[in-house]
Amino acid sequence: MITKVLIAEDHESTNISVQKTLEELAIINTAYVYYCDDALNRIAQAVSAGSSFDLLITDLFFEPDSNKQTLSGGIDLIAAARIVQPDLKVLVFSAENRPATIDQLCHNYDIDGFVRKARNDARELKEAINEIAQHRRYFPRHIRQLIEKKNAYSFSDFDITIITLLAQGILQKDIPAHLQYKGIKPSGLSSVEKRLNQMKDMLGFTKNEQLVAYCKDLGAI
Amino acid sequence: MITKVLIAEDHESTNISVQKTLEELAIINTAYVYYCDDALNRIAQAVSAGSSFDLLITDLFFEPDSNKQTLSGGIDLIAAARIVQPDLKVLVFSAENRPATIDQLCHNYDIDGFVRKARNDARELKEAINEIAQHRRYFPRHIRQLIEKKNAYSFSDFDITIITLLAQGILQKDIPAHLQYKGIKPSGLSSVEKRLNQMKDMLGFTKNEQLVAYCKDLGAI
DNA sequence: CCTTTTTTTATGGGAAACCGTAATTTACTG
DNA sequence: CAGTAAATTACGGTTTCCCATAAAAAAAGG
Repeated sequence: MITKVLIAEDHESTNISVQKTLEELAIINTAYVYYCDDALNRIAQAVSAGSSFDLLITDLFFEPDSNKQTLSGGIDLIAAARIVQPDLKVLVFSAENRPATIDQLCHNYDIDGFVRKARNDARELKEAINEIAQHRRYFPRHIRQLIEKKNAYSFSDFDITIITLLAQGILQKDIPAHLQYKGIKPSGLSSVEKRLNQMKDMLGFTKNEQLVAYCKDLGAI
Repeated sequence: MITKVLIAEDHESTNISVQKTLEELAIINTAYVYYCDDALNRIAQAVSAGSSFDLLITDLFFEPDSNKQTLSGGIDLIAAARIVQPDLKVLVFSAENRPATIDQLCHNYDIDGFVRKARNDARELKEAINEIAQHRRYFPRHIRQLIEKKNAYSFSDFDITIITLLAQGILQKDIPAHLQYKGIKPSGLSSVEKRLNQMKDMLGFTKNEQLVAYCKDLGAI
């Protein structure tokens, strides 16, 4: 059963509607914060006081302002929160739609649900909370489809490094030098060319610009 | 005095919090829609019935779905609404933060206010409605600063077309043919090269891959 | 209508990318 | 440790990109 919930969300309007959604689910013991650091403090305080939160609903991106934060965003918050309270359930509520990021949340951070800020997000939020209350995970169909799409072709660290360098304006012929500097092997120009060709073949592309665009869409770079 | 308000916003959660904000301002005669076309219909109906809206609060970006729309977004909606009801006041409530777009809204579409989805957006929304009720315009300080800081480089349709073609894998030397096919002038290869160089100069880039990555980050392509 | 200015297009040389192949190094096996 | 297989790197020819300059076309001004 979920009775005590913490909302971490920098947009006041979104914060309000999440509160309203919780009210409609008859969850009255809620706290809300606008900064990640505040969220972590609240979680730690609640654990110390023996009245820990059942669920954290958090955004991923928090706009920086004059109030300097140690936690840079939702992902950092989740990692930190899991240390002070390993059994805390986490529901991510974000506009994020890059498959790689959502996939990372599922597999590396083991979150309990993801609701994307979109058309029916309030309804999905209610469904998610109900599911999580019954110790089930909640990922809407369109999110699962996004994750599957990511697995269409998975890039290695080597791939990502090369494409990142290209996207930074490094000449292809200069990539070997950068790879050697980073201590990455192989580093030969032919190996770089071979890998780029394999990726383009796999995806039916002909130009590096397509790879950059594709990786940006996926959030891989 | 503002008594009748229409909310056009595709995100259910945001839509809810705008309604709640209006309630708190004791504005009870509200309607809300999730699609642009519905918004225009409502406005037209209200005009016909002699009970027109005082204010339209609209988002800019509406995510496409199976429900095909003739109006492609908030800007189209504003233009269409102004035709059926020229005296309709318009408050844009959007996450948009590109100076060029906001500037365009102010000067070409003559909107009455802009509130950006951000930290204190609910408070700003109330302030904006109060200001507009007194026939004043409302643009928060940080929005005015964004508009002033128009030194940021903004892409033309021509720029976007070229970069989109590159991101689709079209060879640079083949772009003139595509431009001619689309009836876009200029279409010479030198013109394409010139424009690309200008963009790269402006942004301190050296390679087209950087432009593609930059535009992807901006959501321009 | 002609001149001046600006914009667009054409051209050519040099740099980078592309692509196949050969040489070299590394890894694996008996 | 030799021998084979695999991966990596090096090299050369072709295409594309890049960049400077010149020619042509369009726009602006008197």
